[in-house]
Amino acid sequence: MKDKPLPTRDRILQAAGKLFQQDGIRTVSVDAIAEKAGVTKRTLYYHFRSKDDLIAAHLQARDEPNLALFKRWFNEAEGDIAEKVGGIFRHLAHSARIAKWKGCGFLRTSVELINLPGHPALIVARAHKKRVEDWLSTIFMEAGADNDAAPLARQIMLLLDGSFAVVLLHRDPSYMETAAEAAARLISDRLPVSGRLQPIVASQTI
Amino acid sequence: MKDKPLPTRDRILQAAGKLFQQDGIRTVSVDAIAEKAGVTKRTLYYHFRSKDDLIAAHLQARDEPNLALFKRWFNEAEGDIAEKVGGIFRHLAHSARIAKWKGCGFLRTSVELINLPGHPALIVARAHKKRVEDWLSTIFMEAGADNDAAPLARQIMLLLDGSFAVVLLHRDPSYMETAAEAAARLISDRLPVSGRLQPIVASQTI
DNA sequence: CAAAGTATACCGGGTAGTGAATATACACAA
DNA sequence: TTGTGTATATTCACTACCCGGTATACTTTG
Repeated sequence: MKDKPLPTRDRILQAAGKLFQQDGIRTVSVDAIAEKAGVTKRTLYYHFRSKDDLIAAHLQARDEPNLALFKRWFNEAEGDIAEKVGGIFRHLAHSARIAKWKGCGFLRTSVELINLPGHPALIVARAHKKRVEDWLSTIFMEAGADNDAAPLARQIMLLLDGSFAVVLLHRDPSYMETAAEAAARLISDRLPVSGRLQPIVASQTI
Repeated sequence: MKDKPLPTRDRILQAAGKLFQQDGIRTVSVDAIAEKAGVTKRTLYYHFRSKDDLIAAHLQARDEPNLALFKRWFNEAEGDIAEKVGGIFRHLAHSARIAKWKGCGFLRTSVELINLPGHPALIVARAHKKRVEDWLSTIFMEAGADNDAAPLARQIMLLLDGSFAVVLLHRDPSYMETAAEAAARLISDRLPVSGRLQPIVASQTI
């Protein structure tokens, strides 16, 4: 589409993103990232202080778009809240069916950096997951779950991240539909009136 | 206790186990394992064809004891099936509260070897998780869940592996109690008579 | 000119894996 | 009992390579 020449820093981030997603963090060398970005290693180190910095910056760059995607999937799905949350799982299952899918980069980071407890990328990853959880919690709260909203959001997160882990291992996206079903049960158990969302815009179907 | 001199191969396996668990697979060098086992690297390569072989052997060695632990935690817990499954999560939470806890080695392997789809260790890891799932499925089946047994077992696995992933990231074991509560809801939703386990031996109720 | 950005070439250290020789244990013959 | 052959088990020293990071000098651009 638009081949806007994209600033060097962003080209590096983009190259790093593709490689990290595909092959993991530790196996991807700085040299490989620099080459993929069409830049020498020295240039990369001009824009990022270290590989660790680059990793954190990479996750930071993924934070917002990732959350936005979840919101879109939720909003575009039809039905009550249980079904709208199910929409997230269904879209995830769809993604997982393409060969290149490699699970959740934020969770994977916590595994790859397991021996570096204070790593800056871990802080970014935790913040991201918390944002998603808080967003879910808000939704349940607005739907009248009251005191159940927070624990319910946590349970959905467990199913969500569980899906990432299990599907990454077994390479069987149908687990995500199983997760969607579990989420639906947990949600409709605790939401009043089967939790149909109040019309936000104008014409929400009644 | 008993300082039986333990065959070399097992000493290597044990050393590898500790290091892999603590620091991950990729970051631990063969040299480090050999040193920890009190053995030269060359003798390590006498007992294992490659590091990849060693990884697979390590997971294989953990398969049986790990499952046995789950079974013990389940059996020792009091109450109906929901509570007995909850016992697994509670024991897990207890483990996770000690500093050295590092999540599930089987799941972590699938992350660390993400760019080696055919790696033998992945096959071992998948088989292990399947064994756990099948064991749960059998339990639910015997409790009368019928057609719901298999999907229910998968949902418990999602919560279980989700717990591993989430707690590893956030370092907050209370998620495991949230998972236990979700599991209890999903189970008692689908088990008849609140799912108290029938005596297995003679008197199976018809 | 000065600052930002890029290129070449390099360093010290760590990696998985190997070659060749040696040590140990045990079977069997004298 | 002693000597010898053989398979198992172990060691030391080594290769060939890859990694994150850097010193220095050059080029572009306001």
